[in-house]
Amino acid sequence: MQNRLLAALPPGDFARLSPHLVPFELERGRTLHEPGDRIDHVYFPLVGVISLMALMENGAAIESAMIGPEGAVGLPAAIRQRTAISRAVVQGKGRALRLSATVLHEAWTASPALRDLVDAHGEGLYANVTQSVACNALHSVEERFCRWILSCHDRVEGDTLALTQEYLADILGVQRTTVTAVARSLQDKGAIRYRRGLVDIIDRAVLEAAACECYGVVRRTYDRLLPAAQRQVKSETSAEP
Amino acid sequence: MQNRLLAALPPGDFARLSPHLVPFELERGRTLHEPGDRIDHVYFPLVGVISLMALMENGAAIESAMIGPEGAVGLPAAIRQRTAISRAVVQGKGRALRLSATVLHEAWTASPALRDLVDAHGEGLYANVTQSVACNALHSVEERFCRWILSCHDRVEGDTLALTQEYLADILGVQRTTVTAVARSLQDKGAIRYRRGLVDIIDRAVLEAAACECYGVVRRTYDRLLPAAQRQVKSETSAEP
DNA sequence: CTTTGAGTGTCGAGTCCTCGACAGTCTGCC
DNA sequence: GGCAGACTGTCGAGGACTCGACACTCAAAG
Repeated sequence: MQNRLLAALPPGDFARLSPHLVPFELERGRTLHEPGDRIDHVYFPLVGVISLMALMENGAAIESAMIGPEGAVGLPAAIRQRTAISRAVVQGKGRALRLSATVLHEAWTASPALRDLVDAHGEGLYANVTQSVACNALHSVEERFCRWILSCHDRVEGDTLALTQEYLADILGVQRTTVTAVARSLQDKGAIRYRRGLVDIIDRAVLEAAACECYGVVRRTYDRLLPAAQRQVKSETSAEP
Repeated sequence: MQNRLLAALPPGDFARLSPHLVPFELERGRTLHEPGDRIDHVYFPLVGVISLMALMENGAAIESAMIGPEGAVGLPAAIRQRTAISRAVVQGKGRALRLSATVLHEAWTASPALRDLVDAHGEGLYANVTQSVACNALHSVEERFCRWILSCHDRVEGDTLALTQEYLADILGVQRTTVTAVARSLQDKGAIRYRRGLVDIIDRAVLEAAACECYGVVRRTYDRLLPAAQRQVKSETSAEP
């Protein structure tokens, strides 16, 4: 069990949910829901990243939050029927478990532990988005680039991310040429290697030094609100060994 | 009753809350809570604005959301004991009703209508913050300035806002000199008049034209999620007469 | 093996905003 | 009345990012 929320459920509560959890392949670029869609399914990533994108009237889309194995997409539908606020897009290949919103709602009604988890997840997500408001206003593209790469790295397997500069430019809400310049600069510093749609993380310490505080703040918020993950595959270099 | 949430409560539910609602003067600049504080009181503005500020490690503070008579500060404490995520600062003189978090929690337990309202408010606030993530990344200072002035105007009495350019620069996360330039430009267009800590709204239509879409998006989101206000003092010019 | 298209590198003019500095002006307080 | 402090106006150099353009390279499909 690799999803932090599901792992935190008491065995009995999980057992009742378990038969309804459907394995779901996360395919890069797939849209799970659009703003205004009724949320019929909730996705618990096991590995991989789903981006919640805010859409502007001119068609621009920018990431408001990233959700990986520490959370779930559409979770507020546990509380009551709900329409999506953001577009949810799969960022890269991965695996998730899918659950019908109605089943989830019934489980939520029955399980205090699940109610607590849904609440904690909502608070964490809110804190995350709040941080991004400030981040987008105050921090440079390079800082935000590093924050994003690190957050993504935490949520996937391996040290290679499949993403183009064009895509990253969208996510960050900047021009592609700016991303190119930043990527080049970080490559020169030995932090990453960029090769045609793939980013290799070479040196996390360099990335952490170049990232804004937002990376650590959000990560620690989730650690505070949600039960610890079984095993931390990657750790902040500043943390205890 | 001028608070939209309280006004939406069924009479019986409100009656049970009513004896515990304490009138509270909103004094400009007063801090209601800091991040990490336990939320002991919830504030329902009747008139006036409270800013939720995200704090950075270097001391910078930038607004993540504005709360007025359409909402409440600290409302999630209704669900369970909670620590504040943002700093809550009174933006300008006004009035509110204050409620103990424990009383609110008991009422929340007893009243399905209140639970729905808390949930709807949370969703609206989340949507608001999400919009601001995109806004801060994609929109010019002038657009954001106008959005902010309009949002504020909706939530106070009269057409004059008490705020300095320095304060506004903080809120928006930009330099004061930039605010000065933008204010000057809008004054030249006849949208506002700026005089030493006071902004007169002269022509809302001009402001709405110069504001980014975020103003209308957030406003309509609240209208969709919360029961209509009794009387709309100020309306979007694009709305029906 | 060749073609096509996606992805990247680069250039340069232009704009928006920063950042520090300083002068001027209004308000409230003594 | 006059002083102190808060607030606003202005200047200018510089940096970060935009925006359009184009050439190049790699990978996959035929």
